[in-house]
Amino acid sequence: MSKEKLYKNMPLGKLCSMVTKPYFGALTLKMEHLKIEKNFSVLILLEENKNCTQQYISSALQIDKVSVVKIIDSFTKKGLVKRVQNPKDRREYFVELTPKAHKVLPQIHKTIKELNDIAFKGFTLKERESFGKAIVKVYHNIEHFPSSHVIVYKTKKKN
Amino acid sequence: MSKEKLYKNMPLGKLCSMVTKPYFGALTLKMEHLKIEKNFSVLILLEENKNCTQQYISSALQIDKVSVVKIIDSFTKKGLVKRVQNPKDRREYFVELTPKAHKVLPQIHKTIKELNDIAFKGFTLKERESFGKAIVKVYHNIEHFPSSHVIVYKTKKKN
DNA sequence: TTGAAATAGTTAGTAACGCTAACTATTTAC
DNA sequence: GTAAATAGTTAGCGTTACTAACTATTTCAA
Repeated sequence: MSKEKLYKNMPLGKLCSMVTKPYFGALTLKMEHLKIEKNFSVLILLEENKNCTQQYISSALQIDKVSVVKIIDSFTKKGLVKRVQNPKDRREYFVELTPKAHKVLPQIHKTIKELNDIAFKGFTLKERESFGKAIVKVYHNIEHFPSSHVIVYKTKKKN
Repeated sequence: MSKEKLYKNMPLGKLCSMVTKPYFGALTLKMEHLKIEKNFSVLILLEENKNCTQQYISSALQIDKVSVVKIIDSFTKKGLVKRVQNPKDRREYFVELTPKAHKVLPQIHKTIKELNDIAFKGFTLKERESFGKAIVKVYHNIEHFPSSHVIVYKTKKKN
């Protein structure tokens, strides 16, 4: 059976998860030397936004707040971020990138670009842009679905 | 920050996982009455292919073979499939749908169509088809990435 | 103004998942 | 005819995201 036919009736979520798995697997592998492994999206979010609270990270990236605590703990331990209490609202902590993080971010962007170039092999630039816009649009169409909880996560390969 | 800008530099895998989560959450919720909850993709694969072995399911849907055992066990318990040993190679078992499964599959397709209709709201038919083709193409571009192992799974909400 | 409700963040414990490793049964190949 | 490969299974493990309960702080309304 042709691959296209094979996935024709599959749930959209299945197709997405089938992309997620090898993509993150390769990303983790390529980033091994940085000792970061995962949650690159959090670093990228922090790079592009001042005054990110954990709450903001949680809602922007759809990561539950307990997990955000652990991610920020782990990045803190690695010297990539620090928590800075907001003096105007002392419940909040702004999560800020350290110079070390700013130093590695270009490598992260470069690696993501490399992976995307492979992922979009055979696409025109226009097709590639359309796809990017489309997947964000799909996400916004469904982000507020009434929902059971679904876990989507990544672990590093054991050696 | 605009949503489009927000996700502009995110890894493709992150965008996909952000779609996967609410999609499967909603699918599970809508299917609650069928008592199936997950792995619909396996039933769909079985519907469209005769003589599926567990090995075939594993490679077609990128589910590791141990998990396939558990999924087929669970579907067997629910009366949706049965294992039939291949007389020509007695190591293999063909996984076959029961009449009960054939009875519920139209409902599964209907629900997937409903979800997709919401997910693709604002898309022309052409855009929708392009997206479907594109994501399969992306998958094939990256399915053989050298990779760390990445787990992507779904659980039912606890009550 | 004060006390209840809401919010940000944290900790502890749990269930589900996909993994590795080791195994049986069977077939293939030299 | 024996070694290697393959399909499937079992057991056990590490990781994850969840819920629930908690502290600290702020908001808001009686």
